[in-house]
Amino acid sequence: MRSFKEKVILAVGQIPKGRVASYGQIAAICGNIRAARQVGAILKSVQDLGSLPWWRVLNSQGNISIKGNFSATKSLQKILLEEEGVEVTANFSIEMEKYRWKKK
DNA sequence: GAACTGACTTGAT
DNA sequence: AATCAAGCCAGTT
Repeated sequence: MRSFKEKVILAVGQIPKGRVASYGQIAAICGNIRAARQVGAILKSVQDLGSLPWWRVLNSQGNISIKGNFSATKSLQKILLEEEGVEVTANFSIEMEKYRWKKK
């Protein structure tokens, strides 16, 4: 039985470049939208910056919701998204309807 | 194995 | 629009 954690990692890995998904969306793909919190917790613990596009995951409002407003991680996420062509406003908000990932 | 934790979401103030 | 409160549940301790 594959753990929820593994499913999350796989799902996040499927997000194409230049698109974003919400924690809830990832959780839904993994079988349980209510486990959205775990998605964040997992991304935090994985620390696999090279192979896992964790920065393409945002909250349902289309915002970066990392704990702590001025954390280096939060700033990094903004930069990484912009590198892919996703517009991120100064207050870390994103146009979800425009960039939301639609799984085939 | 019980208790604690939280990078979420939603609905009510 | 901005805050608050309460569900929810896998991972961690």
